[in-house]
Amino acid sequence: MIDKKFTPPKTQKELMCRCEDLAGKTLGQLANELQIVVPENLKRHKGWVGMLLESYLGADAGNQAEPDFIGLGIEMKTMPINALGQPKESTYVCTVTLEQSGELHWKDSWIKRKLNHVLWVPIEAEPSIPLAERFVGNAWLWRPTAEQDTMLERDWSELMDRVVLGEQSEITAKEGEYLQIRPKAANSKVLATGISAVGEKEKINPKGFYLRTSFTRKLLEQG
DNA sequence: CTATGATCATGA
DNA sequence: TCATGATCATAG
Repeated sequence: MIDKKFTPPKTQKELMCRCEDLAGKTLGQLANELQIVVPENLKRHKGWVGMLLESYLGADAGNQAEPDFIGLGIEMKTMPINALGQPKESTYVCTVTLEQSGELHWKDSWIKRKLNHVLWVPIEAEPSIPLAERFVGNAWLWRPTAEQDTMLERDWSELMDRVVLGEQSEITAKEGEYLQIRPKAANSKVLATGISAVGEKEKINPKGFYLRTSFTRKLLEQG
């Protein structure tokens, strides 16, 4: 979908310079620079904005399970902003896997590593604004504060307790104050291997960890 | 299938 | 109205 790319930034400073460069530009302008066609809407291009920004900033992780900027250890996330200036959607972080059942400690978890250092890029996401006319905001780097880390760890521990007990298929998005578990798949028929309550392998719909907007809203206010 | 990137669409 | 559950595209 997106061919042209910028070279990976070598330093954090270089990355932030590029962020300053794109702040105030529209998605249409960025697409032009990269010679990319802007889709009519996001219905069939849900990851388009994220891919566009990654190309522009020179993310080099591709679809590897690594931070977007491998050399810098930084993960990039777009933050869709509604007309009220608040996050419009929750933020997907990573999938819930069996391996994580073995990662009994928060500090060793995949999600903790992913959230260790995040580049948040706010972007207008009001449906009434044509995609090409939506503005990119000021990006900022974030590391969880001790308090934020504790909040996430609390949710993660409660959720993972249930995953370990084989209750992953019963977990709903209603659980977790800031971190939730929701389906993450092409559709509800996709099956992955999980562990049932009696400890046997079973096929379940894959799920992922998401940060609620109540959490990312705080980041935006403090960012 | 899994990973990446997320937003859509409907029920409560 | 809005969060939950479902879904879309692409590469390997």
